[in-house]
Amino acid sequence: MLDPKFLRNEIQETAARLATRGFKLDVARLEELETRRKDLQTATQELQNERNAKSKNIGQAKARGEDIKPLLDSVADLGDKLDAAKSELQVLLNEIDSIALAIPNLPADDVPSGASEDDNVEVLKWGEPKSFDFEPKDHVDLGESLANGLDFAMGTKLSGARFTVMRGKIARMNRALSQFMLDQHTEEHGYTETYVPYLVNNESLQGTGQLPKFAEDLFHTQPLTGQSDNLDEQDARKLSLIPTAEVPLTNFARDVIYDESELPVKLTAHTPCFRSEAGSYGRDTRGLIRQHQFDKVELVQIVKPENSAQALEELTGHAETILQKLELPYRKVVLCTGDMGFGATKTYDLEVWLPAQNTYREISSCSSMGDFQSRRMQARYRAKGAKKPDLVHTLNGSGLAVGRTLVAVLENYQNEDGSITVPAALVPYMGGITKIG
RNA sequence: GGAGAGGUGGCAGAGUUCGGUCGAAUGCACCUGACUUGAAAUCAGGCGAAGGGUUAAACCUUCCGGGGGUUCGAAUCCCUCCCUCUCCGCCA
Repeated sequence: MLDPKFLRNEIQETAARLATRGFKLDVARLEELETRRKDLQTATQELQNERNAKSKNIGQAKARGEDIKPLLDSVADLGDKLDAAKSELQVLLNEIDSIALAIPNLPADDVPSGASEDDNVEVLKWGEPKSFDFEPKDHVDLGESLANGLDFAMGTKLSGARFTVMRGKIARMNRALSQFMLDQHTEEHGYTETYVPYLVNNESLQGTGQLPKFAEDLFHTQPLTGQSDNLDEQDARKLSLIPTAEVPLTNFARDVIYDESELPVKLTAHTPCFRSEAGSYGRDTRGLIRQHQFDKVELVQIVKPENSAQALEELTGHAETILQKLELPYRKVVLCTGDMGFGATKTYDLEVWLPAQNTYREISSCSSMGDFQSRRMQARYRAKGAKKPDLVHTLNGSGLAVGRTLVAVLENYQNEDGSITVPAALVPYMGGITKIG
C-alpha cells in the first residue's frame, strides 16, 4: 500500500510513476473520492464533537442533581444524523481503501523503465555454460531414466497435473540441496533458521500483498466467500497454503514496533510452496519448472529504511553464493518497471543456465518492498530519540528455489551415460557419494 | 473433547462492583533538564497509536482482542466470534 499522502497531495506525480510500470491510476475518480472524503469526514467529526460535548454536559448536570430532560431533548435527533454520516463515510472509506490496496508499489529511481521482460537489464554473467560433446538431455529424461527418480506419472495419479514424485538419490539430492542452502545462510550469512506454518490466515496474506488481488494464485483450505475486496469476519478465519515462506516470515513484523537495536532482522526458512498457477496453463507443462508444489529456501530481512538499498544488494549476493558454490552458471538481471511484482520497488532476478533449453531460467527473485508491506502490516521501529515510530522496510528473496536448482544440477552435471556428477559442495550432504547412476 | 480464568499504552499492571471530567492510576523502559570530570544513583519534567488540521502549534475525531447491540453517553452492560492461560481427558 502506498502512503495515502501520495494519493492526496501528489497524485499526478504518483500516477506518472505508476504509469512507468503499466499501471493506470484513475486520478479523476480518486480526486473526486478524496474531496468527498474530506468534507464528509469533517462533517462527521463535527457531529461527534457536538454529541460528546452535550453528553458530557448531561453527565455533569446529572451529578449536580439538575433536571436533564431539556438537555436530552436537545440531542434527540443527533444520533440519527450521526449514524447517517458515519455510514456514508464508511462506504466512501471502503471504496478508497479497496482502490488503494490494489495499487502496486512505486519503482525505485534506479529501476530501468520498460514494458516487459524484454526490457530487463542484465547486470552480470557468472560462469561459463559448459559445452557438451554430446547432445545434453533435459532433466525429465535424465530423472526418469535414473531409477525412476522423477516420476511425473505417479504425481499425476496421486494429485493431478503439476505434481511430481521423487525417488531414491534424486529425492535425496532435493533434500541435500535445501540442507546445504540453509546451512550456508545460517552459518555464513547470519540468518536465523525458522520453522513456520504452511497455512496462514488472510491477515498475513493481505500484509504481504497476496490479498486482496491475487487470491486465485493460491490454494485455499475453504473457498473464499464472495468477491469482496475487503476481508470480512468469516474470511479472516480461513487458511490458505503459503505460496512462499515470504508470507509467514515477513508477517513476523506485523503489528510490531521494533527497537532500533533489534534491526536488521534476518530470517530464513525451508518450506514447501504452493501455487495454483492459474493463468499459466500452457506454460512449462513439461518437467519440474512450474509445479503446484515445490520447495524453496527463503530469505527475509526487516531493516531500517535507510539500509534497504544496501540490504537488497547483500541479500541478492547471498542467493548468488549458492549458485557459485554449486558452480552453476547464471546471470543477474534487474527487472524493468513493467516486469516487477506488485509490491516491489526493485527486483533482481537470478537466472540459471539450463543446457537442454539452451537458455537462462529464473531460479531466484530478490526484492526490496520498501515500506509497501510495512504499511499494510503496521510494521514499525522506534529510532533512538524519535518521537514517532517509523515504518520498517522489508526485503525477500529465494535462496534458492530448490526444485529448479535440482533441475539445474541434473542438466549441468550430466554425463554422456546419463549419470549425474554430484557437485563438490553437495557431496557431504549426499552421504559422500560423487555420482548418481 | 470437558471445566475454569483472562485479553487494557513499548512492557508489566490498576480501573469493569454502582456506565458519565478515563485515552486510562502506578511501575519499568524511553526522552529532556539539573547534579557529576564522565557514568551510575538521585531529583524535576515529558512520554501511546492512527486520522484530520496548522508554516509550526493550538485544536478536533477514533482506538481498552475483532464484530454487533443497548444508551444522550460504553474499557465498564448485553450478544457473538477470535485468541491466550490453568486443570482434566485424549493423542504424535
